[in-house]
Amino acid sequence: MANINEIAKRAGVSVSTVSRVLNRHPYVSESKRAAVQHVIDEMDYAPNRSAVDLIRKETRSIGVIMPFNDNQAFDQLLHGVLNRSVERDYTVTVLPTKYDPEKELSYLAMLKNKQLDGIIITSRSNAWSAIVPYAKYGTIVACEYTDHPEIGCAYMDRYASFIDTFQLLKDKGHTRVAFMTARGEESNSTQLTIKAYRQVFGNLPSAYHIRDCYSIDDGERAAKQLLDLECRPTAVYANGDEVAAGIYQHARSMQLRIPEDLAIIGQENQPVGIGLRLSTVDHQLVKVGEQAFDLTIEKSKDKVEIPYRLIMRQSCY
Amino acid sequence: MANINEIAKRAGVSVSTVSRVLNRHPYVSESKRAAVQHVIDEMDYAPNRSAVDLIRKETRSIGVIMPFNDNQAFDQLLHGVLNRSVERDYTVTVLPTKYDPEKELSYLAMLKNKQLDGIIITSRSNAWSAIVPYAKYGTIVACEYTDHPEIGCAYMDRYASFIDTFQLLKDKGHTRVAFMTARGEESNSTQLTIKAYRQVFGNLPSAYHIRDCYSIDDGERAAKQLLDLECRPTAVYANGDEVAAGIYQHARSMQLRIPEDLAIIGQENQPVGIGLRLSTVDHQLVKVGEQAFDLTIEKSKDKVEIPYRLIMRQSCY
DNA sequence: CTGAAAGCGCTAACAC
DNA sequence: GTGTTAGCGCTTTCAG
Repeated sequence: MANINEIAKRAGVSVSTVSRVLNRHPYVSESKRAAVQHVIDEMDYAPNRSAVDLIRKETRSIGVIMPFNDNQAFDQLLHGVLNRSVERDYTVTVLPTKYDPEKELSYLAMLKNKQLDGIIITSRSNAWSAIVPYAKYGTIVACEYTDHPEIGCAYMDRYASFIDTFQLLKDKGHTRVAFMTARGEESNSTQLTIKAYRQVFGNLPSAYHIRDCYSIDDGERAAKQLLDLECRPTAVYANGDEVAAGIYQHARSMQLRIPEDLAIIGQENQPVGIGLRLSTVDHQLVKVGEQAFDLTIEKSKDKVEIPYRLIMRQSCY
Repeated sequence: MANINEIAKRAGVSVSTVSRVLNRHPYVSESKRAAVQHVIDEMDYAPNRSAVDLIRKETRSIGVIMPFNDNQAFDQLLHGVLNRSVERDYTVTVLPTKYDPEKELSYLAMLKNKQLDGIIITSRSNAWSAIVPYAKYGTIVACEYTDHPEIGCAYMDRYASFIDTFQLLKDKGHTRVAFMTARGEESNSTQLTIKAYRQVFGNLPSAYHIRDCYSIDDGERAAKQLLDLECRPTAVYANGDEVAAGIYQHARSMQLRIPEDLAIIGQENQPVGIGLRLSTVDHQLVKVGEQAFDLTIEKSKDKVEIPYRLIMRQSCY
């Protein structure tokens, strides 16, 4: 396809003038503008984005680091980011890590390569100390709180929401409460859950903490373990509605009544939870994603908290 | 940050040599390679991607056009694409249209701007005649069948799956069968559903076709309409498991037994369907997405069909 | 209002 | 093996 020189030549003007009409600059005579536009249409010309990015030193495109893309929670965050990116005419690239730290770093390097103007981290597998150095190459925004001044944050107060939920369960008279987490001890979210649990209930029987839960299947597995226990829990707080759904399934298959025999609370207000009438803690991830996008393109390092809300349905009231 | 000239100067070599070590070319003496690498590390240098893309005339990045990004079905497709892109070291950009034809065209133009090497269309709002011209600027792959020779296709035989499902229902003795579709008449999928319905049942009572269904709420609305009818359907085929879940909910709230009073079949084998034990037609969208990606980077115009499968659970057996 | 010219940072012949 | 050099396609001073 033609380039800007070709257009200039055919329109009988200089490349600067073509560039001016391309970028809608003022100070171009209507006659030349029309002539140039005519040639552009005729030649079916479109400016080369790489050349433009190269000289402008920005790409108007950001990346979203997410461990999985088949997980409702991360999809909600991505959804929020996309909502805004469309309005602001930015392009967004999905960067799936499967929690591989190397992969994550290689994505961060896209900032250095000037391939991306900014990156939103929905969940990370590297320590902040490994991530922060990349902030000098582009904006980095996290969907969790961190006090590093170089990192913008759009976050929900996970700890408070865990405290709230456990306290709610305790107030209802539950003393044997189990919970699920995704990754092992190293994850921020896992740590906070454990801390909140101890804060509310004191001791944490290790059998009441089931790890590596992501899907319905994981929920069934968790329920199996939990309900085989001598000392069955009377309530569980799942780390997502899909996991909660698995627990619900298994409990029902054992003829347990929900919530009388087992109270269940999930997270993120996902379709399966709505379908099964599960109570849930909605962290409003779509809003978190929208806020993260805004921070990113404003190159802001602010820390913005998004409120969560408890939605009570039949599985625990 | 430094550029390749700077590195060359400091390492006491020419830019070509630096370029060679950057691109792991053979024919570079180990001593120079080491010297260059040392300066690269020292200066924390990384090549500028825009400059590389500009000269190489490719970006190793593709786009995925999708109407919504908060819809399970499209997420499955995207998931498939991402699965492969990670393996092949490609970058993928999400292009949400909300079925705005202008927006869709502007995304297609990214091919012309050389911002994207290829585009996968999961669902479109423009006629093929408007889309095909862009195929000369980059690879276009569709997730539906079309015989345009310029377009690669990774598709499922929707028509056959609809025939199968309706036939199954008919064989079970159902004569009053309703179904849901997403967009109005203009959509390909809607057309096929209607055609298949007529093929199997002959006449289509207009009240049995509910439009604009995407979510659980839409399913509830549909159920409300359907179950208020004089002549209630005895089976429904929903255009997604979320919609099916809404129908299930509403039917249950009216004390109907599933499947005795109302048989329900959904589509896409989504979590909510698993949770509610809904029968479903799984079009294996993740596989479709994977295949679409492969076609795209191979610049193939092949038409590849992905088999679907019926999964029978309690809501219809 | 318009054009000449100097890059942006990199790759790839082509010579040596 | 290595360096020179000519671009890739565009934006943006700087004169005029």
